[in-house]
Amino acid sequence: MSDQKTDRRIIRTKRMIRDALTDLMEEKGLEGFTVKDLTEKADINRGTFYLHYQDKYDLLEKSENEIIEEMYEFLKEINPDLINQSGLQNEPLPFLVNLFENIEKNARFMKLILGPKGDPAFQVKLKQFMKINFLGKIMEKSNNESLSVPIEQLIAYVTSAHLGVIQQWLNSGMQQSPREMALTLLKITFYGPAHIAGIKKDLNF
Amino acid sequence: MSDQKTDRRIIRTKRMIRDALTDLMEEKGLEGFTVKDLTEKADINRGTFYLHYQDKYDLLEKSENEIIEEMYEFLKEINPDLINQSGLQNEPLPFLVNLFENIEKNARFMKLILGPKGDPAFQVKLKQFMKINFLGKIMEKSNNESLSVPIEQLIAYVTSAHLGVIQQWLNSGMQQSPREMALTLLKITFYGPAHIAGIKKDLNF
DNA sequence: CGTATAATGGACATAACGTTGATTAATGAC
DNA sequence: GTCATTAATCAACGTTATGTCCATTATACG
Repeated sequence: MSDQKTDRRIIRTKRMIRDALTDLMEEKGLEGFTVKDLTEKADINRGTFYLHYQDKYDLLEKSENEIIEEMYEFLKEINPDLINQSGLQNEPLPFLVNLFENIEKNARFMKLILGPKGDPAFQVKLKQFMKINFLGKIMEKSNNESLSVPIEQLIAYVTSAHLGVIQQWLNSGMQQSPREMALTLLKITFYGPAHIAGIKKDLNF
Repeated sequence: MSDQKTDRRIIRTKRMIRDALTDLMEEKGLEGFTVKDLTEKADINRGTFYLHYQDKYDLLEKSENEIIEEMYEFLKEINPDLINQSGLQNEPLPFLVNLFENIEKNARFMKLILGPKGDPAFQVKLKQFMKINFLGKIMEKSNNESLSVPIEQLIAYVTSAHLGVIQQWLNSGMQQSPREMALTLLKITFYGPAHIAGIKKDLNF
């Protein structure tokens, strides 16, 4: 007997459901449609949906997790050192380029899910992903003397900043290449936003 | 006859509904409860709810907008210069302190609505608020020569970073005072995340 | 006190939900 | 190509939530 994961009927059904999900999220946002709408758009029986997912939110979460998983596999492929935590913490560029390439691959869905009608939980997942896989490691290898800010706050600052730029990129039509975006983020993070903006004024702390 | 906005019955009903909203969002998240749950918790008739709000999302949006409005009024009070766009762009500190004080005032609701089960649209509103009222102005007064990054990306970076630190602050029990938080954000933004983390390495762009 | 109106209680039709069982159709293994 | 397996369909079910309605009661305000 065939594996559940390779049965063409299942693959096809799931693909149609997810395509319909993207369409409907684009049209009306996550709360704007019902399971019935979804199965009609996907052109499958409503009961079939419940054969694979518990509800709308279960579908969404599984779709999200697959994307994160996909990103992780892709990252591991390019950077096998990732498992053994050595090296490469010094070289965030390839990580960032990979990240943007992955996002670009799923651009339509990513834009929706990271948008104002998307899923805030996915933002958390994506920040967590960046933290674990590179941003956290980079920020943590600090000379503790100079670190006058709690590490968790610093990480929150950087991961959220990155997420925000990703969102801005998606919403403005992805004009720049993944590499350009990665370089931009590195520049701001290393030189500092104020310096990039050309603000010289000293702060009177 | 009395004004609709000052009738004690209306005030009371709305207050009970919003208290119940906070409770239920805390317990089950926005999608985890129904209007019936809400009105039972608020101890009012279900029909009464529809006298004031169209549905759950209408309630949420109106609650959000009132908070933003409240913040704006508070900011204007402290900084009347805000209307005429002069001065004070150089002094972001009081703006940030005010912001954190306002968030602290509505801490319970803010934590929920900015959390993983909250409303992503509110994040957009809050970033917009920061952009319009101070962060945008600060970032825009750049010497254009040194600005090698599109201004919109820079603003996205900074506003999102600020939002992320606010979220982290709310989720870790608000250990620091509004003033401490404001200073932390200024430090990171002006010196740069990498510098704060003590990373010296030059980038090979 | 008297008027205005907010809130209640009950009912209604409509729609979505999640599940079930019998049936049909497609798949993969041999 | 046959056959056993199982995915998908179809129709139906009870349950629950939705949004609206109206007659009635209770409260607020002048």
